[in-house]
Amino acid sequence: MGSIGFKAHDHSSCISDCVAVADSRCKALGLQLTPVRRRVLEILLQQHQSLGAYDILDHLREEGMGSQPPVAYRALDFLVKHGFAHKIERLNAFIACSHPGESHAPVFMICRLCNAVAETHTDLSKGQLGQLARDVGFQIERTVVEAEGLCPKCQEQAAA
Amino acid sequence: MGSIGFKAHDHSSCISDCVAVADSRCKALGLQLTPVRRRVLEILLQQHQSLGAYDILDHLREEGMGSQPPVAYRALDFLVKHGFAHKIERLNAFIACSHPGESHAPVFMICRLCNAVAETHTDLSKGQLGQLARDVGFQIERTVVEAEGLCPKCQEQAAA
DNA sequence: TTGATAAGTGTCATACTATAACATATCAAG
DNA sequence: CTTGATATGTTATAGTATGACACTTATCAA
Repeated sequence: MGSIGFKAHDHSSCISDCVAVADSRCKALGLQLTPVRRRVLEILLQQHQSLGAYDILDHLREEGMGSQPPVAYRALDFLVKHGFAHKIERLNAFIACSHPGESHAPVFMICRLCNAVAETHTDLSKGQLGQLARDVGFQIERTVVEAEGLCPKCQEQAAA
Repeated sequence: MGSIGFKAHDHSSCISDCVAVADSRCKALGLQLTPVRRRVLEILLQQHQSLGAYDILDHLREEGMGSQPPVAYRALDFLVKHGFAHKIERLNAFIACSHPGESHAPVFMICRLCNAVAETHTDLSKGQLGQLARDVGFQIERTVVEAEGLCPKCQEQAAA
C-alpha cells in the first residue's frame, strides 16, 4: 500500500487490500476478525478521514449490527490494539491504518479544512523526540504525533 | 526557567516566576490576566502534572470562583491560546507551560505511573516531522507531540 | 465624564465521548 | 459435549466540552 500521503489512488483496491491483510494477520496471530470488527474496519477504510466512534456506531446501527456505544468502542479497541486502526487524539476519532503490519511510530497530518488525514512514520531512534527522551532518561512506550494544518489541495484553494 | 525535565527544582519560585512572566506578557500584549485566569494558572503550576478541566473546576468551586464548566474551560482556553498552558490531548488534560514566551512546538513526555509530565521542544525545521510535511506539501500550523512511557524514577522502581 | 462597545463572568442546559457491569451467546480445545 | 475463554447485546452512568443568554466589568472615543 505504501504511503498514500494526500495523493489520489485506487481506493477500492486500497480497501480490499487492507481487509485482506488484516484477515491474514488475524489468522496468523489467532485473532478473531469477527463480522462487527471487519465491518468497522471497512467503514474506516471507506475514507482517508477519521471517524468518531458514534459516526461508526451510526453505520452499524443502520446495518443492524449493534446500536450501543460499547459495540463500536470494543471493535475499535480491537483494531487499535492490533494495529489495524489508530486513534487521532486531537480529534477524538479513529482512522484505518495505512501501513498495517509495519513497525509503528505513526505520524498523522490532519487538514483542518477538508479533514483528510495522511499517515506516515518516523524512526524514533533517529529523531529529535527519541534524542530528547534519551537525554532525560525517559523510556518511550508509545507516541502521539499529529500535525494540524493545510493539505496541498486546500492550500491552493485558500490561495485562490 | 529552562527545561526542568523530570528533575527536582525550587518549585515555589517556579510558580511565582511563571505567574510573573504571564503577568508582564499580558500587560505587554494588552491581555487581561483576570483573577480567574490567574488562579487557574496558579493551580496548574502547583504540579508538574496535568489536570482535567473538572479538577480545576473543583479547586475554583472550593474557592468560590465559579462552579460551572464554562468558567474553567474559558480560563483554560485563554491560557492555551496565549501560550501559558497546553492541552495534553492524550489525557484530555491541561498543564502549565514550562517555557512561556518561547517559540512553541512543544513536546511532552508523560509518565504512565506517576503521571509526571515534562515539556521540551523540538525544531520543526530540522526534524523528521518537518521533513515529512515538506515532502508531501503539507503546511503545518500546529503540532501535537506526546510520548507516553516511564520517567527515570519510575523505571528504577519498576526494576526493583 | 459619559456613553457606546467590547470583553469577561455566571448560569442553565445540553451535546459529545467513553466505560462499568452484567447477562447472553459463541468459539476452541480437551 | 462440556468447560473455559472470548465476544456481543444492553442498561446505565461517568467524564469531557460547548451553546446560549443575562449580567457585569473594562476600554476608549467623544
